[in-house]
Amino acid sequence: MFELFEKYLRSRAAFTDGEMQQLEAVSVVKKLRKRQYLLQAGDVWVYNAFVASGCLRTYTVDAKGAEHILNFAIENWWTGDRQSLTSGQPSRFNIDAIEDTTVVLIKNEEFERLRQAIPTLNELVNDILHRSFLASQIRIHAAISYSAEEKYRQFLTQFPAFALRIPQHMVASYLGMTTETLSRIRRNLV
Amino acid sequence: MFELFEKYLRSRAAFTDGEMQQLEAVSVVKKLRKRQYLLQAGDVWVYNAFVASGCLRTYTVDAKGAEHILNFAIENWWTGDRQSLTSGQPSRFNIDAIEDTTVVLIKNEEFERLRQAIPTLNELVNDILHRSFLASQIRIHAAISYSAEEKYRQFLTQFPAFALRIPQHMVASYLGMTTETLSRIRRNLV
DNA sequence: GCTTTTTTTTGACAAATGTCAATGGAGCGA
DNA sequence: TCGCTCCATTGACATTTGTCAAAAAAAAGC
Repeated sequence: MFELFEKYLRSRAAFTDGEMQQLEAVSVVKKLRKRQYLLQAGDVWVYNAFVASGCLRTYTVDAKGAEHILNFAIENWWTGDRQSLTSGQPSRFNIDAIEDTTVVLIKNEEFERLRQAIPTLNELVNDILHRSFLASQIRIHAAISYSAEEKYRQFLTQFPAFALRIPQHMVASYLGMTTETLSRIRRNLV
Repeated sequence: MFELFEKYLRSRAAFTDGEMQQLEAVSVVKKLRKRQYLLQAGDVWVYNAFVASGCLRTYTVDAKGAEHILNFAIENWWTGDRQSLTSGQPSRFNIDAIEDTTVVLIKNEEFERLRQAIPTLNELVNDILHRSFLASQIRIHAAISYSAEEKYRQFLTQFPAFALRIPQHMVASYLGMTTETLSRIRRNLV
């Protein structure tokens, strides 16, 4: 499964074969069955995780037991808890598999070493961070500006692929509404 | 006013005097009166902007004329529209001054040149992006998980300084609620 | 193929939040 | 100081969204 990671990396930047070998040397492939945890709240997250196949979600569970989904991650996305990663504090998030999933894990210590050694990798990571920030701004704008229906419409436009493979109640959670509200919105859509 | 920018930079990383001079050479200080625009929707944003003093807001105006505030920026924060900056597309945001404000502007072309030439600057920028992303995640979590009252409580905890200098109706807009709702929440707070 | 679990939908009702209109106060500028 | 604009608050009411319970539909497991 490292091949999928390599394919992604080469599509995003020009890595030398030597650099690629360095990356492979520190990569660990992990397979997750549906519902299996990649991270549980309370644990410290110490990896960089690339999704080679499948789908994951990052979420919290509140005092009433309700789940709130921060992010989805499908193939060619990265996931993890950067807050826990950089602070060393226990994570408040859970990450688990929505489908059977394969991830490539690199311990952050080794990842940061390679980031220093491989400028191309560092630039790629910074570009991903930049894009993640821009995506977050779009989501914040939707969250504070849109009605439930508008949020769902925007979600469909922005992530059409997600709507096909993610259960509705998880989409509702991601959008900050109940599954009943989303169901009613869908009924009234043109 | 460049001194405030210099003070900030030196507090965040070890710049040489030569590097600082390079930065000063491309910096332009701009003073804004209360209500004055730094950016108007439709224009392309081409700067990096550091707030030396005062307070700005970034917001959109929807079809009904309602304003939705994406961000506030006070002294020692950065502001601007990175989406417009990196895409070259017209901005969908307005940025204007909530108080009389002084900003330090650096044209992005020159800023990127210095970022290449000064590794310390590049690292600082990447660190800021990283922090901005983490802050965005916190805000998204609040937006999809919390009630209006919880959002306001978290805001007070996270940004106590903002509550003192920003009009309530703007705080409400930032939190994605109406000014009436925020007024009622405040009445019922312990 | 059958059973079980998960997911989605529906209805009745409750709660939260928004809308509109009006008021009073605070602060600003001439 | 006067007048004006902006801001915060309040009440009445409308709308949106959530809650709870149940059933139907779909998917998963054996």
